[in-house]
Amino acid sequence: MQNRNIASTFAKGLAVLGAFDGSAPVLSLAEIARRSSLDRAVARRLVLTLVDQGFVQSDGARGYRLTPRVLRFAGGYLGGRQVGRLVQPVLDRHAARVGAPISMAVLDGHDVLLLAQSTLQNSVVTFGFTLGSTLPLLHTSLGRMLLAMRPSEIAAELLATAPLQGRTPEALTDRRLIRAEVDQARSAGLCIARAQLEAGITGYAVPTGPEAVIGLSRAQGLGHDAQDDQAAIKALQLCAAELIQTGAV
Amino acid sequence: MQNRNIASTFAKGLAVLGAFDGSAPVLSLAEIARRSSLDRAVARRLVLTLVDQGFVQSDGARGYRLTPRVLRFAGGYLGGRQVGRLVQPVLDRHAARVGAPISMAVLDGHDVLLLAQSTLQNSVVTFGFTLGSTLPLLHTSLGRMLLAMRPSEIAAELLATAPLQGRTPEALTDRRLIRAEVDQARSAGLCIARAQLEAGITGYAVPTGPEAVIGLSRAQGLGHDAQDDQAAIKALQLCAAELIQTGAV
DNA sequence: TGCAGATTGTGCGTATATCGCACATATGTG
DNA sequence: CACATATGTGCGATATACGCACAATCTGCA
Repeated sequence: MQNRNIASTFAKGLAVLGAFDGSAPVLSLAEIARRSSLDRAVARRLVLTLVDQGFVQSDGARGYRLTPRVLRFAGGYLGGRQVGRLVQPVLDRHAARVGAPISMAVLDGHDVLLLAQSTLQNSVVTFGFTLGSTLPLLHTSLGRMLLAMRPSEIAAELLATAPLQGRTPEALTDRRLIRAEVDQARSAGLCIARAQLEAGITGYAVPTGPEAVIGLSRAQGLGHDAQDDQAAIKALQLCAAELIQTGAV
Repeated sequence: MQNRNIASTFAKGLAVLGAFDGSAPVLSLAEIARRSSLDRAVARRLVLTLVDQGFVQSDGARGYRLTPRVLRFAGGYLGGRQVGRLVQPVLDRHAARVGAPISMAVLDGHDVLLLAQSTLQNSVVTFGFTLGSTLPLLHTSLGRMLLAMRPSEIAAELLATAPLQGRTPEALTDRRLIRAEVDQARSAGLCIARAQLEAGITGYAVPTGPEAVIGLSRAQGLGHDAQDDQAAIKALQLCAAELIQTGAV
């Protein structure tokens, strides 16, 4: 059809693989076909191919689920960038110091995509978000910071098209107000978002390189404590400086 | 060709994606074609498809590298299994108690595939291994434990065919001796491997469910300290018991 | 500088793998 | 029990992927 340099069957297969987005652990053929906008027969053959290759397993009946083998792709990315060796220890060390988990993320499509996440025992805010999971672009400090780092045309385009996914009464629903927040993040070089995604949670983000940001969340005490903000931002900036030094990502 | 229910183009595309295995961050077309055993022209079209879909980016010249978007597949798996919410906190808590990072792994092909890894500030042994990376099956405690958990025909098959990748003078090179270690692991329900992969490092592993194992590594002091072994195994068993309770993986 | 070997870009005829409809069967829902 | 929805699969038509072949480009070495 379109371009002789694009293998459409492969593209469709990737869409099938992408249908397993984590929102449901097990999918039926009909569900897969719907999510990937493919003919059922086509989706079926592609799923069977994935089963044959060991990336998906059938539960005997009409359920299909990813196998751990899909993690190899992530391993290819993370290993190539040496994330485990260079980035993770830095995140862990600063997370321990500041007392909150630190995440690294990039922009991917209309989402914030988590690249790495320091873990921390006894962390009050138990994320539940892991590597490869996504967060809303417009209602997180990470997302707004990422927007601020893009060229203005691209940022404007994303601001206009990304879905509004705020989940709190305080969440901004006017894209112009979000734009103002993004502009402020751009000039300040950091972003603070209060209660946009989870009630009582404040998110902080700073850039680390041209593509990536790091951030942390913490429970908002009674009244905005400027000292808390200061400490969180300072910790992130130190961490970012160290990450930039390593040159990874 | 073979089976009308298998889309060969998609299978080839997956082979191309798998060519990015983390051993080199950036690959040329010729290298990709070689690794995936495909005709150069075919590999090229498949890579261009990956670029079109945003999973690979070209560095302008003749270099191709994965984009973070491939992590979405990992996110689909991890999110579906709720690894971030159910598994990670348990690993972190026990790792902090025992003072060493704990990894969870499954068997995938001829490799140990890392599913999750607790991080720990100030850990002496800095792994460098991350989620999705692989370890040798025959020369790690994790791998031998996984072998011990498989039906004997499958274990025998893997024992005979998996590559010998020991990297120390003490590493076993006789498959029969490794088989004896696996047999012992099966009857004991745990596995200890000394200096098989890294000199001076001892690995410990115990099962957690029918498919997965958890393990940790620590530097071997002078002389085998039975108390250290005891402590490591005990910690892993407690951790495994808790993981089995959660029902994840 | 110049040559040899390797890598890359791509056009094109042909064989065939893929598409997607359509029908039959299975499942499950009120 | 009937209706709605999901699944398995055969098949003809055709879009599509294959892979050779040639040209352009790059890389290293003498």
